[in-house]
Amino acid sequence: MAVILIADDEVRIRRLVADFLKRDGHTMLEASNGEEAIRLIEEHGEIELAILDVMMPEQDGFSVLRHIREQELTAKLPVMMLTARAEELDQLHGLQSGADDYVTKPFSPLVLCARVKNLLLRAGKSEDSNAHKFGELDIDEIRHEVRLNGEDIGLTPKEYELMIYFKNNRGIALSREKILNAVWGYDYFGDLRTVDTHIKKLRAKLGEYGSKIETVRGYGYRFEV
Amino acid sequence: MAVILIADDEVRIRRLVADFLKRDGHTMLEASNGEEAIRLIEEHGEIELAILDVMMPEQDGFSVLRHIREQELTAKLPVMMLTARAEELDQLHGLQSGADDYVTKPFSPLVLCARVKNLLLRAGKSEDSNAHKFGELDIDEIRHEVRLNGEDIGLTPKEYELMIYFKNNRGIALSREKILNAVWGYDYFGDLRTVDTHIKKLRAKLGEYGSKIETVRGYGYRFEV
DNA sequence: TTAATATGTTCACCAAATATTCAAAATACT
DNA sequence: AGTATTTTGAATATTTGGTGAACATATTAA
Repeated sequence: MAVILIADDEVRIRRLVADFLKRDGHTMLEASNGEEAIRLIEEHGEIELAILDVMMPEQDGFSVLRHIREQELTAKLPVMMLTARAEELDQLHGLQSGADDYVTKPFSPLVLCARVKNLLLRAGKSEDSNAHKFGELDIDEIRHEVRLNGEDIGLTPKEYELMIYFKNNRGIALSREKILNAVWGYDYFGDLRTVDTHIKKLRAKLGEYGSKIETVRGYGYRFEV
Repeated sequence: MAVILIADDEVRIRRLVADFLKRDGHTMLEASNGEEAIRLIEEHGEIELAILDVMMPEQDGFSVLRHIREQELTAKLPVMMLTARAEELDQLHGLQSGADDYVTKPFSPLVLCARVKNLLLRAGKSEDSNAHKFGELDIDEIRHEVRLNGEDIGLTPKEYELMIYFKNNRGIALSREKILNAVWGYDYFGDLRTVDTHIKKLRAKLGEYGSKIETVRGYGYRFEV
């Protein structure tokens, strides 16, 4: 739905962000340092959002951001900053950097996706509805609740995020590892079986729709509309 | 409900103001400098309110204001000035600049919205009711008070603004961050827990209606009609 | 059928989020 | 300036949720 640049020197992070945003239908461009980021932004006229890591070789995120804001053509480009530490966050605030949003590492990919959605909405680039209805199952992201036959089923935070993840990936088999990385964050190293426990609870709360979360034996789970 | 121009060289501020006023149903036009502001005002005959930053490239806010007042067609246009410093405020007063209202940066978006509403009311352009009644809970923006069973419950300024924010966003889950940005101002970076404290007090004063402010665990709060 | 492996289920302990209280700091009022 | 009020976030209490071990059950392979 949009062309997005991710600039970070860590391949792992780039891949992670790119993968998730690709799945939301975005076209991803990657840069491994600040210089490359600037080059891509200037060459491609169609970039609609830039995600910049603060710490990068050649030119750091602040420097790239400043450059973006100085150029007439890119001055209005929505920019999201990735910061590793609280101090950098302070710096962001203190300098009135002009970033539109910031996310501290480590982040949950889902949270990042949600914020990207938000930024694009603000920029008037996106139009998808935040409410999904599958039969009598309502996933309402505005109210931040899931209803069955009109009744809030009272999901806990993790259950809710799990639900959103499934909703965004319906019909796709998801390994426990993927789920853990998406919902718990990429640097979470807990037991894979924890996923099962949450699936169990989510299934129970979904009632008749519990069976919509299918077990993919030997792999993971899949949410079927 | 009205066509409003926001002129400021900082994208962030323009976005912020535009977002909030759009949500109140206004149509927003944006200009990033004084020259552009004048051009838009002359081209669009239907602008009903102009919000001008004092510090802008090309032509500063005072200059734009003077231009507006000099032209027969726009002389009566309500104008709100945004000033960054107290000195500029002095200048505004001292020069009898002819602005209808002024807001100092940093401002709370809600305060700005309220003042815009006021200006439009004065100009006879707006007609929406400023009083909301939910059962025995009266939110009266004219009298600037909230009544329970007809009795003013004596909200403090922050509590009142919080209440208004909730009223304007009922049924929507609001993160602490959003609340802080909206009620405390866009550049306030205090403790998120502060929100809890104010919620606590507001809930107490709302009595039986306190429970209408629901906790959305792991996210924030939501006001239910 | 049996063994091996994977998933389902339960539960007690631990972690995290929120509620509440409070006193210092900021602000407004006189 | 002095007083009263409001705001704030630290400290503490309470509530709620997350976690993974343990055991049960189901599936698959041999």
